[in-house]
Amino acid sequence: MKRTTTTTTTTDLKRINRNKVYRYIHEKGQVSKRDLVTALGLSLPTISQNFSELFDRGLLHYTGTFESSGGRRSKKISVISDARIVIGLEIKMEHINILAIDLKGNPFPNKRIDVHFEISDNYGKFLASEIDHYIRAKGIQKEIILGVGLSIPGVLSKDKEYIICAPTLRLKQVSIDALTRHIPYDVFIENDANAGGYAELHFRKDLETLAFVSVSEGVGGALVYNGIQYNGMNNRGIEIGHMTVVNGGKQCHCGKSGCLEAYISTSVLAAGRDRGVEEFFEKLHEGDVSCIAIWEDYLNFLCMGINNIRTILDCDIILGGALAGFIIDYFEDIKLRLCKIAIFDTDANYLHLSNYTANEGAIGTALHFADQFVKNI
Amino acid sequence: MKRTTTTTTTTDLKRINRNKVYRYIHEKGQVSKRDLVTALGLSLPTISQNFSELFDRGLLHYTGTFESSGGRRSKKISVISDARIVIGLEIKMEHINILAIDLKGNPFPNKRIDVHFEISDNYGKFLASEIDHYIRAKGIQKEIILGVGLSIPGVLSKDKEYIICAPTLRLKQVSIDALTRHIPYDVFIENDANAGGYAELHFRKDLETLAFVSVSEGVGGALVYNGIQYNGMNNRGIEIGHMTVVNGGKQCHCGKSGCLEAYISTSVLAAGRDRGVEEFFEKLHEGDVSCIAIWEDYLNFLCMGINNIRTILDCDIILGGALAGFIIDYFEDIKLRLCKIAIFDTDANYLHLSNYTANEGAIGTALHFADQFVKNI
DNA sequence: ATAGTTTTATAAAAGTATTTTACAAAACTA
DNA sequence: TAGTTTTGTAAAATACTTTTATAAAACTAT
Repeated sequence: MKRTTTTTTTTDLKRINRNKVYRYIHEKGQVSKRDLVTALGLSLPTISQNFSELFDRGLLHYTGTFESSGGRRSKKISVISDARIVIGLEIKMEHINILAIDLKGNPFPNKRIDVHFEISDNYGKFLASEIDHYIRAKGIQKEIILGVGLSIPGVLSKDKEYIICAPTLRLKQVSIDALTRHIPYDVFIENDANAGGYAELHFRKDLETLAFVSVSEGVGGALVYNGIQYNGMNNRGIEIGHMTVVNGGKQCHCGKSGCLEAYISTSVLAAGRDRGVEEFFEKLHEGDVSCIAIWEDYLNFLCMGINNIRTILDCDIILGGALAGFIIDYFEDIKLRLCKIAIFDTDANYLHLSNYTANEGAIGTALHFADQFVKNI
Repeated sequence: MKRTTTTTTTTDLKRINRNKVYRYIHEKGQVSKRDLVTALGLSLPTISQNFSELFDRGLLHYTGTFESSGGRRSKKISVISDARIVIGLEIKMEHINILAIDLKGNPFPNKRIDVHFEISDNYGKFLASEIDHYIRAKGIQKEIILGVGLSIPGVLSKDKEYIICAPTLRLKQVSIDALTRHIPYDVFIENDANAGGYAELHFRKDLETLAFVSVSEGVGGALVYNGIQYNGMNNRGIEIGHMTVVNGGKQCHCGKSGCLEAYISTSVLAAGRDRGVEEFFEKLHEGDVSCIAIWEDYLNFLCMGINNIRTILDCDIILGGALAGFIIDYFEDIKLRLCKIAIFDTDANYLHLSNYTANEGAIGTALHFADQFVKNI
C-alpha cells in the first residue's frame, strides 16, 4: 500500500493541538495566550491547558508582560530553546568540526580539530571522545541531548549503512558502522550537501523551496521542497556534480567522462598552485592572463550548471561550498551571464550566495533531530 | 508566515476519520466493516456511523457479501465511483481530445475533434459546446460534474492566467481567459507534461515518485514526488527540454542555443520526410544508412538527457510522448547505453515506456478534480 | 431440524477533548 | 477609588470515539 493510515482519536487531537501551540510559539518567539487564540482558532481554556502541560514539561516559560492595550497586561510566553540540545559533527578529509545547536537551531561556538579521516575503530573512538569533550566543555547535560548528526562528503546507500562513494575521502563501498558505533547517542548521518541545503533553508525564513549547489573540490547539491528534504529513491538526490555537460568530455574522478564536477571542481582552479584556490583568485584579481582564460572557461560551465538546475527545478538557488567564499566580486558578472543563457528568466535574482559557509554541514544534520523533536512534541 | 495553521476540533476529527474510511475503500475496492476496523484502528460503531453518512450521501454502496469465515457473512462495501465525474480536455495544434473520468480515474471513451488551435472567443465557445455535446452524448448528469481539466502544450504563468510560451502552438504571452470563459464549470488548467506525469503516477500504483519525460515535437517533463506534483516556484517545473546540453550549440525554437529539445525533438527525426517520424522509423528498420547515423546521434543526446534526469532526481523515469510509440524495438539498446554512462546505476530498470500515450493529458488534468474531491470528502 | 458457536451489527454507557458560559482577577482610566 | 477593559480560570455543555452489552445472522455439528 502507498500511504500508511493511523488511528485518529481524541487523544491524537490533543497531541495535534498541543503541537500547534508549541510550534506557533517556537516560530513567533514571544506571544500571549490571546495571540494563540486568534492565530490557532482554539479557545482560551484549551490554549491554557496546553500551555500548562508544556510549561510543566519544561518546554515553555513566561518572559515578562506585553504593553497593556487598555486593560490587564498579557504575559509573554516563549519556548525554552535550550531545553534540548543536538550535536552536529562535520567530517572532512583533514579535520572535523563539532558544534551544538538548540531547538531553534542557534549554534554554540564550534570546535575544529585537525585529524586525518579514516574508517577505523580508532577514528570512531576519537569522534566519540571529542563529542564527549565538547559536551563537557560547554556544560551541556547529557540527558537533554537528542542525538548526534553526522555530515559526510559522500553519497550514502539507501539504508544509510555504508558510503557508496566519496571521491574527496578517496573511498568506495565502506560500512559506516565504525564511525557511529562508539557514539552513545542516536546518530543521524547525511550527505554534506543535503545537510548544507537544509541548514540554508532553516536560516532563510522567506523560502520554502530551494536548491543548494555546493562547489568545493567535490560538487554536490540538495533540494528542499516545501520544507522537506528531497532525497530521491536512493538517498542520492540532486547529484549535480555528475550530470553530463559534455558528451564524451573530460575524465572525472568518478570514472565517467564529461561530468560537471570535472569542469567546475575548485581543483580546476587550484591546479598547480601552492596555495590552491586562494592563490588563483589573488592572481585573477591581479589580472593574470592565464587565470583569466581559465576563469572564463570555468564560468561558462558553472553558469551552464546553475542554469540547468534553474531550468529543471524552477526554484531559488543557493551557491555554497568553498567557491562561495571567493566570488563576491564576480557575483554580478555571474548573474549577467546567467541572464544571457536563461530561457524564462529576465533576471538572475533567484541566485544567492551562501552566508553560512562555516558549519553548514554540522548544523544541517543536527537540525534533523531538533526539527523532529519540535514536530512530535 | 510559512505554514497556515487551522483549527482542529472534534468535528475536524470526524471529517478526518470519515475521509480515511472513504479513501481506504476507494483504494481497496471491496472491503467489509471488519476490514476497516483492523486497517484503520477505529472501532466498529465509528466505522458504521461513517459508512452510514457516506452511504446517505450516495458515495458508498453494498455490493454483495464475502464468503463466510465461520459465522455470519460480512457485507461487501465499495465506493460508487461514478458518483462524480470530471471532464478532461487536451488541446493540441490541430485537434482536441475530450473525455470523462470517474472518481477512480476510469476514463470514458474519448472523442477526438480535428480543429485548428487559436486563442479566440470563437474557439473558446467551440470548446464549451463540444464539452456540452460530449456530456449529453454520454448521458452524464451535469450536477455530478466536478469540473473540467484543460491540458495545454505550453508553459503557464505562475497564476495560470496566461501562457508564457508554447512553441508547438506558436504563441507567447497570451491570456487563457478566452479559452475558459465559456465553460460553465470549474476549470483547472495545466501543462501537458505535468498532466501526463500525474496520469502515469495514477496508473502505476507501485510508484510514489517518478519523473515523466515527454518527447514529441516539444520536449517536456514532470516530477511527482510522494504523490504530489512538483511545480517549482513558477509553474514551470522540470522544463528539461530547455536544459543546455551543448555550450553554444544548435539553435532552439525557444531562441536560445544548445537546448536538449534542439537535439531530441522528434522533428530532428522527421526532418524532410513526408510522413514524419513514422517514415523515419520505417527507414531505420530497413537499415537506411543516413537514418542510422541520425539515430546514433539522436540516441547520444536522448541518453544524456535521461541520464542527467536520473542523476539529478534519482527516481524512476517514464518515457512518454510521440517518441514512446516507436521505440519498443530499441528500448533495450537505450537501456544498455544508459548503463554505460551511468555513475551509480548498474542497470537501467528505472526507465519505463509510457503505456498510456493516448489521452494522458486529458486524464491527468481531470484527475486534479477527482483527487481533490476524494481528499476532501 | 435444532442447539451451540462464530461473526457481524447495533444500542447504551463511559471516556476524552473542546467550547460555551459564567465569574474572578489584574491593570488601566477618569 | 469606582468603573471599564482585558486577561485568566472554573463549571457546564457539546461533540466524538470507545467500551461494554446485546441482538441478529450464518455456519457447524449432532
